Amino acid sequence: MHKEYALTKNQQIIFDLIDKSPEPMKAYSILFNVQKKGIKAPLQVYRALDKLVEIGKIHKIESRNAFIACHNSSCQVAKATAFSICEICEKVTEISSASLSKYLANFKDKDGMKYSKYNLEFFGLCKKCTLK
Amino acid sequence: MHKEYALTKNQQIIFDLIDKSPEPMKAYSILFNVQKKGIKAPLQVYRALDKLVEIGKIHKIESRNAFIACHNSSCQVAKATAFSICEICEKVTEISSASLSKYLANFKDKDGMKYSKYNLEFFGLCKKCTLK
DNA sequence: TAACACTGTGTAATAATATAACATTAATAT
DNA sequence: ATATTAATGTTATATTATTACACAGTGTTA
Repeated sequence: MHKEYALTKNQQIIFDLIDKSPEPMKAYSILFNVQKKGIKAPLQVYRALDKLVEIGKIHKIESRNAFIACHNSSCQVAKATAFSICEICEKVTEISSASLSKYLANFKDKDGMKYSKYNLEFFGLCKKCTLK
Repeated sequence: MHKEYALTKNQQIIFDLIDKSPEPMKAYSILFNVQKKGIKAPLQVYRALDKLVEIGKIHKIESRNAFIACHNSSCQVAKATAFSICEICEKVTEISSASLSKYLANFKDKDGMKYSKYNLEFFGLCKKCTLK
């Protein structure tokens, strides 16, 4: 029962770019890449990014100020995200672990508060960089 | 067996300020507040912040670009942090839950990778804001 | 003690990230 | 049709963070 958003032109251009990128993209790098398509100003990029984040098509990697497409098909809204980040090569991978998301979704703090959203970033070395 | 760092003058001034603050502080707000003590430039602030984060005296709230003092006495190094953030009043609280930290410290991804550090930010409404 | 490495400082300039304000246009709903 | 909402285009500006360079203090060590 979930409304599929039709992306607007700017949103589609920017989503396509991020979706094709093998790594998280930063706002001004996005801007540079879409200028030939008529998107000229930072604000145009940020507005599209805000919307894409809101509807869960992309996620923001807060510690890197960068954006990646969501590859977790169950993600219709940006509310529960987890990533691993390699501290050497900066490779970022979205973690989709049922047990992790279940654990965090049900987590209550000392006061019994439950939280509607979370963002988790793990840092370490990816396989490639471990071998170096 | 843990080396207690003697903070340098700039580090101490900035740590004291953050430690007294009831809420996370942003770098340029810190700068403004310490200018009367002779710290004049952004870089002086950022250098102190970097070091304080590194030795675990403060943490960065990534989604807010702000810094709070660590009140979790077992935190000697910034490697495992968890916060709750109220989306209305922006109150931030460090979560110290043994079961949460144990769960995350032992979390392995699909490839069996373990991670040396993590940062977790929960979002929701604090008690006060829930009642409004 | 001189040479060195290491860490921190001071300063100026600039880069990188993000938003405010305002006018306009497109899409949707009643 | 018209009211409403969402998205766009543009300029300017605010906010966050780093580069580059000169220098000072401390501890080592040769």
